[in-house]
Amino acid sequence: MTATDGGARGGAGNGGTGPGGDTVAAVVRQWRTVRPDLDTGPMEIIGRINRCAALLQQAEDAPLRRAGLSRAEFDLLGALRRTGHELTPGELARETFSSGAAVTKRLKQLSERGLVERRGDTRDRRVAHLRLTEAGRDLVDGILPEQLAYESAVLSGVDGARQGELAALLGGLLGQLEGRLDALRA
Amino acid sequence: MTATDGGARGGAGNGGTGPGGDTVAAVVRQWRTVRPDLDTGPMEIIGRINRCAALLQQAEDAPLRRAGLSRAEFDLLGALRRTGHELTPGELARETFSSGAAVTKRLKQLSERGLVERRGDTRDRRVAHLRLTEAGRDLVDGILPEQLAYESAVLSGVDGARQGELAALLGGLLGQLEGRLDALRA
DNA sequence: GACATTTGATTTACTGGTAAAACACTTGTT
DNA sequence: AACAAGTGTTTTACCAGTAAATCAAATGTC
Repeated sequence: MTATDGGARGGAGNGGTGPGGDTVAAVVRQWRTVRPDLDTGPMEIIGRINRCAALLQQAEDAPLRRAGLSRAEFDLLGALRRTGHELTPGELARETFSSGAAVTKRLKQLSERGLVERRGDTRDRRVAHLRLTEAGRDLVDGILPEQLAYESAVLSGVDGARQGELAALLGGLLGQLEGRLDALRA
Repeated sequence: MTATDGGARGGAGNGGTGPGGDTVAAVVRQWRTVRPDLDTGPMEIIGRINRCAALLQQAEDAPLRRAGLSRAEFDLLGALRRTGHELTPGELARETFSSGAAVTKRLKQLSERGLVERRGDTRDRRVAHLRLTEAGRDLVDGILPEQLAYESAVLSGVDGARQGELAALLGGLLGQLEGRLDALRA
């Protein structure tokens, strides 16, 4: 949250969102009332991205949890599936944007569940190579279509053309962020 | 993550993003290669939203951490500041979209730090009313402009017109999600 | 007016993540 | 060949959040 407020409106207190639109709009209005001197522009993008992400994640839980997987676990399995080859823990960490320690933990659980297999590198005995087991691969292949269908349904309130625009604009922003963010981290 | 893959590309392995754009585009390409039968459309939106949110949150850490606040703490203080009146723990939980338990914990810390004050309700002795102390208010008012300026800088790679479109499209999506999501939670 | 129900908040037990330290091994230097 | 430095992974200690249980007080019901 934050982004100067992913945190927005619930429902109870002042009775929903009103005509102005989404909850972030309501928050922005509040800020403008108490601090009319500030430029609240950035909130309208960043706040909404955060809030959308939070809601989408909650929503996505449903199909994944049915399969007994957390998001993070599915991401890891997905990385193995989509690259099509073995990955080391370090590579998996980079693929899934998580810390090495987190990957270690997840791998432990997933291999206990028989979804993933380890193989030690023969040259460099520090590194391990991970691959999906048959069961792991089947699981991913079974879930993925459900997941995509569900996501499609979630987005269905926005018409096709707008979806395209949104994807393009987000791609532009993301490209910027990925390129420049490290530099900006002042 | 997930959204069928907020988890994307790092840098090492296959050498960055390539000409195709952001990391999510690269992930989508991988999926299309191994599972050409699937409609990867939703990933382009949901994956990017998740990834943007993750990057933005990392980035936002900077100004807030300087003030010794986590995102969640700032959200809580911000809710008190922008509503302009006292809130109960329950209301704060709704405002910040977090669980009551989480709010209880944060309030404990924030009041220990002297940023927030409690007052018991006289009518209903279960409820408490929270307000910012002078120090809390000053802190929020001091940080907020910095925060907004920082966010502005983060977004500056996208030109003004596109920022407007993006905000509008995200608002539309968010409105849909907020309205319909509970219904969809199958 | 006692008693089940509901509501608001807190506590408890637990989970999953992180940062920093520790390990284990490799690589470069001399 | 020995050893410093570097790299890949795991371990440790810790922290924040959650769900479920608990506590406390209000409210409805008979």
